[in-house]
Amino acid sequence: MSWTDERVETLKRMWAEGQSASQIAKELGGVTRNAVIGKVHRLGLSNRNEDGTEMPAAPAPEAKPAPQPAAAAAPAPQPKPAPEPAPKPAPAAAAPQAQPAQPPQPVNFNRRPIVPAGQPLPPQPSANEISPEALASVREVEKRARKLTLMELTERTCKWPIGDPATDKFWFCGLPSTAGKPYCEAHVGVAFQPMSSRRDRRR
DNA sequence: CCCTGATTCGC
DNA sequence: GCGAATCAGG
Repeated sequence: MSWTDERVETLKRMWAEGQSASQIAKELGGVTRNAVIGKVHRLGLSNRNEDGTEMPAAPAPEAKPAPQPAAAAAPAPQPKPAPEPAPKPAPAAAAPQAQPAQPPQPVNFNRRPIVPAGQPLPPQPSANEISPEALASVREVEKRARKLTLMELTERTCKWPIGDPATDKFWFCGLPSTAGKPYCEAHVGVAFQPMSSRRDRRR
């Protein structure tokens, strides 16, 4: 395979979109990610940084969840879910149809969940506010989601559901997930909210 | 271990 | 110019 204008064009486009070298290589076919990276450098479009443009436009959405919820006294119940953590969006590649009539946004941190009693619910990422940053990051990420189907999910792809399961406008994020976790960086940010910092007297 | 991009250097 | 091997990092 050679770098035809067309292939280079695809490379540029995808790279600009923030696709990883491996994904681009896979798309082009006949080349390895090394080839892609090498070409990217030769084209001089590796680090397009100078005009102060943000660099975190790449697939590295360093989502900054909400690390400072003044958990002073409380030992920040950093969600250390064992095998299968099932936060709010209960996507789980096994049962994607938990809440049928759910609108596009899987992040339905609304309605206080029907909690049994005044249980000191754990890390429950329920009715709290996701940091604007994390939310923005999520929106960004979801635009470039790989839109995988249930069967395409692997142990290391983000399993965050996007869209309405009742329609064909539904898919899974699919971006590389964080080691061990079921979601990508951005989605982990909204999925595992430590605790509410919101005096939910909301009503 | 999985994955990223960055660099080197023989071809 | 090309890209495998290697490096450095998450």
